[in-house]
Amino acid sequence: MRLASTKQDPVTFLSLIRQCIDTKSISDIKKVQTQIMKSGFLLGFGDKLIDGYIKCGGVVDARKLFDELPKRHIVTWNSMISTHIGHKRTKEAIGLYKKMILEGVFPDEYTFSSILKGFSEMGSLREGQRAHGFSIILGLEASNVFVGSALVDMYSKFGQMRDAKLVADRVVKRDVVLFTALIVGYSQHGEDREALAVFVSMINGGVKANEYTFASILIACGNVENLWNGKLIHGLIIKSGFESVVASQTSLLTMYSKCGLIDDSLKVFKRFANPNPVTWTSLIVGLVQNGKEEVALTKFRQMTRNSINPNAFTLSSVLKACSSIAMLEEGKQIHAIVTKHGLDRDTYCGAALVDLYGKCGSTEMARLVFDDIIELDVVSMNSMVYSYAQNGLGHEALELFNRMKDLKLQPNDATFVSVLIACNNTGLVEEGCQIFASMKKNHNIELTRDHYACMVDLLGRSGRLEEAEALIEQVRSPDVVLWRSLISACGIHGEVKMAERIKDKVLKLAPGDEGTHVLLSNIYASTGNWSQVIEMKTTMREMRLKKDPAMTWVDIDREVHTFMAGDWSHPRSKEILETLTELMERVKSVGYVPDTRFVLQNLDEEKKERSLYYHSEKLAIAFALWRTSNKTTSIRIFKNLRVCGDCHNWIKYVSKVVNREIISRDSKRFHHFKNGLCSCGDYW
DNA sequence: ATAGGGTTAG
Repeated sequence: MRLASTKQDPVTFLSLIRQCIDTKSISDIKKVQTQIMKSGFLLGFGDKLIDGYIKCGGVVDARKLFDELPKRHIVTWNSMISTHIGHKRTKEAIGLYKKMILEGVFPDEYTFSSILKGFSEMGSLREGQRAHGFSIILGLEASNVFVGSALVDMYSKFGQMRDAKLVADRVVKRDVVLFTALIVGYSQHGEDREALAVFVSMINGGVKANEYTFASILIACGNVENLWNGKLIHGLIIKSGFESVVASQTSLLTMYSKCGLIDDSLKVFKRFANPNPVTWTSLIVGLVQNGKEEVALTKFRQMTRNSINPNAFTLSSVLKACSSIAMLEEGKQIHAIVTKHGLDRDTYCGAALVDLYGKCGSTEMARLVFDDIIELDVVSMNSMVYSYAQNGLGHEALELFNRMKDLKLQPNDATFVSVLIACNNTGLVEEGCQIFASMKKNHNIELTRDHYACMVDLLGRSGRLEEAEALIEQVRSPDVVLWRSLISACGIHGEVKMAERIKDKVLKLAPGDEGTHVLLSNIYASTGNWSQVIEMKTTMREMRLKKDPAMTWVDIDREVHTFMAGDWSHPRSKEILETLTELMERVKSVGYVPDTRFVLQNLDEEKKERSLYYHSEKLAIAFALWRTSNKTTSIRIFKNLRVCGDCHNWIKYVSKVVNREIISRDSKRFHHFKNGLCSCGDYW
């Protein structure tokens, strides 16, 4: 810019500054500033220059000049504060606010409407409350809706919904922004019904909803799976002409998938001409939450093919898809994409990766990722603790749990589930009991069914059956799962009488519970009480109860092979049988003895032995060994039920004779078989 | 001359 050197009158300066704002050039303003200073007019133009800097995005320069001025207009103070808030310079904004008060400049409605956000961002409720008090003294709290909604927003962010509501009720002229802030507050703190009530009262009060309101209220509908209202609001959106607004569309999509109507979500998605990363992510999340992990991954690939860049939200969700169906290979590929986007150390992606590796039995990988996470939080901690827990590394889990205290992270209910599982899987009975007792006393955690389930299992398996029973009695309405766990513990400790007593109790509660029948018939079978086995099985048949057939699957080269006991439908059955026969000879020669106690049918010994051979995990392992070379040092198998004692013993021997690691995930935990030993130490 | 609320996650 060429500066007019001849004319140096105020009118020229004003027009120069205006030009700078139009061209958004900070360096030009600096030149103008120098010019003005030379001519001695600075005092009169300070506010104007600052306004110029701010409008050009020069926060730092604005601040520099601001500090040099002896006096600034209240408008300038306000602009400075709001622009600092907008640039996430929260501390500086609060500093300016305090400075203005010290200098005797009273904050006004503009000041409060921007500074309050600063307090919620800093987490300083106290200071926010002080500012609130000040606004009441100045008569601004209820008379100005901007101040009112900023206060509502602040209290909402702090979860102080009672105060948010009190302020909202006092504001004289309530508008859509104020109501939306209140709706969001309620919905983000689990009070979605209250959010809906606010929405209704807003509409009844004649205030029209806009795209922001629609987006927020749909989240509330989705959270409580209130499809009826969700559909009503869908109608309202169409009527109000917000149909094509991306944010409300996205929330609509999420609402439908949270209500389980994934097809409707897909319909909404199809109407987007140019779906953005958020839209894609919402769809993918919906698919994952509705158990359609494979479709979610297909959509993810489609998204990247359309050169839409995934973000941390997208990646953590597809990682979750991989871990829920234990697709390690697929997950590793996504890990590479995560790295490519520089999100390895992100808290959410990190937690999802830890979870993935944990659920695939690789605690070492999980730990490597975990150690790289920049900002650990409760969830990422929980993921790592859970990885250790399910893989039977109880001491490591407890060590991390203790580290949470040092990091000042409050353990939540999920943390305790993981910790108790860790104790359970490692036989740390005393530690488990102590931690359980401390939950309510020291951590104020509400005990859930899951916590009780862990403890019943822990006590039961260690033989403290009466204590386990007493604990179940404490639960208000105990679930069959708790009783089943106790029955199974009775089986382990040969307490047939007690098992029968508990069974009668359960069947009074839930007469058709197939799990209980199966457990009892297994207990009878293991003690050779075949007449009782037949009786149980007859009852089951009469009641048309079916048990889940045992299944094992193995993922080789991204292809899943599923096996069931005695099922020879696999195209490679011949090879499987050959490998299995050869393996049997080799393990027997080093000491394996079939344990026919685990055959739950009354057959002669030879037939019993045969039936053991054909357990689904043995077939899967034989297949995996046949298909892979020695270079594949570890084999992963997955089971829907728990591993039986004979297979467990057999796999130990196999791991030794073939010198490979076999990792098995059953319905409860992982077993890492290596060199003739299992990571569970034979306690499971 | 300056101001307040919203879409996706582990």
